[in-house]
Amino acid sequence: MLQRKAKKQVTGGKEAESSRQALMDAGQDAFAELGFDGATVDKNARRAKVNKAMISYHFGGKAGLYEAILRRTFTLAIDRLEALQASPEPADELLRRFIQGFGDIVGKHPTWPTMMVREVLSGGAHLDREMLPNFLSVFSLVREIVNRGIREGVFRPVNPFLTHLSLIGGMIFYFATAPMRERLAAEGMLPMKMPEREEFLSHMEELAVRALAAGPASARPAPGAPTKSNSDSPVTGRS
Amino acid sequence: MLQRKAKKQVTGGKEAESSRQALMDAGQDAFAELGFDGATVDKNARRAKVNKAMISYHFGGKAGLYEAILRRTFTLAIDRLEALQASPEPADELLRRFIQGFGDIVGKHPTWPTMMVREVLSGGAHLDREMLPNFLSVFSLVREIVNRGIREGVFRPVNPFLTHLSLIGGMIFYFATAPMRERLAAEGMLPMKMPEREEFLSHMEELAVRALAAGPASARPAPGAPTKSNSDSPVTGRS
DNA sequence: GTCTATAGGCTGATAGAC
DNA sequence: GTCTATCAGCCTATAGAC
Repeated sequence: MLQRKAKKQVTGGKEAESSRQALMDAGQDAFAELGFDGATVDKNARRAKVNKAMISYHFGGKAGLYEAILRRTFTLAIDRLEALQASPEPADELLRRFIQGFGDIVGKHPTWPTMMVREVLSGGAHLDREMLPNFLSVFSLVREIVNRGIREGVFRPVNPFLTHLSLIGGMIFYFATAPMRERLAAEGMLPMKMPEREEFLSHMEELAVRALAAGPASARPAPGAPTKSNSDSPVTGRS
Repeated sequence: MLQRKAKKQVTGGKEAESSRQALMDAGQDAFAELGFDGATVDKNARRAKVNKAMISYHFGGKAGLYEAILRRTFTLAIDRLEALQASPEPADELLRRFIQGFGDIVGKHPTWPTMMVREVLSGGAHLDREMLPNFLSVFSLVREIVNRGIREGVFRPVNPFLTHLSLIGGMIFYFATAPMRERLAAEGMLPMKMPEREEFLSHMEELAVRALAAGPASARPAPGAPTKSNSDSPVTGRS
């Protein structure tokens, strides 16, 4: 297992940063920005203002540091979001809360989505079988909410898994592409104002709830009307 | 250590383009799977069954190969999608066609979305100023369609840029995460059947058109009703 | 155009002093 | 726990034979 945390307490996040913490904070940014292979232990240690030998000492190497960062972030997300599952609110309100909660986490850890995306793109190359359930539990929450909404009659009978993918995808993509938008804006190639995080989250809420709302179809129904592909509701995932 | 390889089937260097082409095909997969830093020229050349010195010869180095692949893909996407812009169809139909067209491209080049996402995550580190306009033209198409839909009254007055982000994000994310889903399915951790590409595209069509449809709000309007953030329509992009 | 051999740089890891 | 010095391996690129 991993070595237990040093005696430094990690409460609210003031100073008193152990070198362990500093390495994880710097590593989170570095891995997000450059990927596992692109980030080097040397620059990473320098960014954390810690000797690079400390990476092997504390984490057993570069891979261990990476894994520790992943683990920390999962814990955070699970703590923040999993309470929703037991909430008695109607499903559409839950969905709004999920989106806002997701935004909260990102507000505190802006590089989290990027790191997650990179991990997913590689097929979870750095996620061992022990950590996979954590990964799934965060990302299956949307499915559960959607399923509940369908049962409650608040949502139309969409495919929960596809809904999960498109919603999570839209959000993660938005946050993970912030560096690109900033570059484009800096080069004067994005003539519109950049949206604030809050604005995006509100937009996403509206988009999601409207897209899922039960009731008549849109103003102009699909010409080819693909009415056969929305029938996955019995599958609730793990339950 | 060296196993002697049977002489290349190439009959006297007639296929000047073939090694070039093979390197690009292999490189597209390798860069998508492992990223620019993770993919090595050596393995890449081996995958393409071409001598690795050919990479420098044809492309001037690893970075040149990468850039050539990006350029090729942009060309492809522009050819396939930009015709939509001049089409007289109503906006919601255009949006459906965009989604299907996007799916077509991915069907032919499955690793394209992954490579794009990686590029975007790095802030476009490998996109020089010459290639940025290509990048933007592909991705601004959604904005144009949304703007048109708003003018036509088919769509409600959403923020086109945010819509663009969430739609493109949802799609790219879906395709780029295929490796991850395959791994999870292989480990038996995804109890539901994996959706087919066609099914996802239909889902996305419905989601998008419904979410944007003009008309009354959803069954349960938002408690906090964020009715102030939808006002970006005048900005049409570059024109 | 293709291939071999090699140069030269950078990376991650660690032994051992403090 | 921290730091310096060092090493072995891998990586990209290229000179030069064919």
